[in-house]
Amino acid sequence: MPTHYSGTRAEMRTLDTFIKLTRCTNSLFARLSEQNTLGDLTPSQFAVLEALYHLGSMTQGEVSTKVLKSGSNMTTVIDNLERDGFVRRERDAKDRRVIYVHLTGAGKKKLEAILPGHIAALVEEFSILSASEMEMLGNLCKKLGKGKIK
Amino acid sequence: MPTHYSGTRAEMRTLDTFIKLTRCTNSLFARLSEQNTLGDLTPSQFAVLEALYHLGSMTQGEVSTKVLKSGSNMTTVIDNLERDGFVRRERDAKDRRVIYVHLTGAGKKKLEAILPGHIAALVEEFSILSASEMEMLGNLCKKLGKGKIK
DNA sequence: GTCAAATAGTTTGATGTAGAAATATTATCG
DNA sequence: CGATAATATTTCTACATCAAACTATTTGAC
Repeated sequence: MPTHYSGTRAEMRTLDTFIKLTRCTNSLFARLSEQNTLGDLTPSQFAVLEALYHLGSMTQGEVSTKVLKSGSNMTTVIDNLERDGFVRRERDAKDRRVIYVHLTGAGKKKLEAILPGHIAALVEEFSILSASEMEMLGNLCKKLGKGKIK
Repeated sequence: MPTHYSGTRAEMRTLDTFIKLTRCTNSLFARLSEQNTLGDLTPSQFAVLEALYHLGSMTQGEVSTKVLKSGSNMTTVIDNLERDGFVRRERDAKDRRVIYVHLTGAGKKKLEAILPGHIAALVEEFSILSASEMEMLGNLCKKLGKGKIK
């Protein structure tokens, strides 16, 4: 892929890899979004419901951490999910600063309706890679994602 | 990484790879953003200026394509860049539907002030991978990003 | 016990994002 | 030539996103 930048060999290599990584995830997510595998949920809403489904009820702060988003927008996302009846807020009686978020029956039902199709779409997309290629990609991503320990 | 999902082996493998890829790019971008290598530009603004810098003046639609964003928000991004004096709009005399976007002197200066640090940060982040690992990652991303030809 | 610091969540303001409908302009078909 | 289709951009609406300032509550140091 062209980078149109004249730098050292290491710089060229890095930019090239960075661009490929970025384009890969961008177009992968674009294709998934086209297939509309999340029903009418936004990606954030889906991520929150999925976290609650697999990991159980959590405080709002824990949800933020799991979903890797800042606390300030978690409020909005959960506001909207609550409005649609998919989650329920409950203030902790012991520590009244804390708010627990629970999946409602409707939320569970919603997610169970969506999840199989979503997974099928992922499997389909990744089927272009062999098992060992996926493993290789996973390991490289893990290494790069972890970053340097300083 | 735990997926908490009981599926077939292929499903598990896919989800595991998908999660690693997602986390990798998320935390990579988070670390880059922490280092503030884009000055006070937003990622979108930076991407637009960079495209204009490396590829020259373009129509607004071409910028959208290069930056992989929808046309409707390109208007806003370029509005803000124009407000800050980094780009200039110019309506095509021949086809008056078209708007050309040019980098101004201030925009060029801004980008040239930012680019070296940005590249250095990238090189530093990717230096955890060897040259051959980067190549491998790049190839896998290219393959996955391209998707199946249908 | 009281006051300061820490913690959980909300609000606000600026920006980005996508999709759909609207507008303006140009191209094309009959 | 004129109606219609295609193209480029904008507007509108809803949501997401972050940072910073704010409220409420709890904890800890003295």
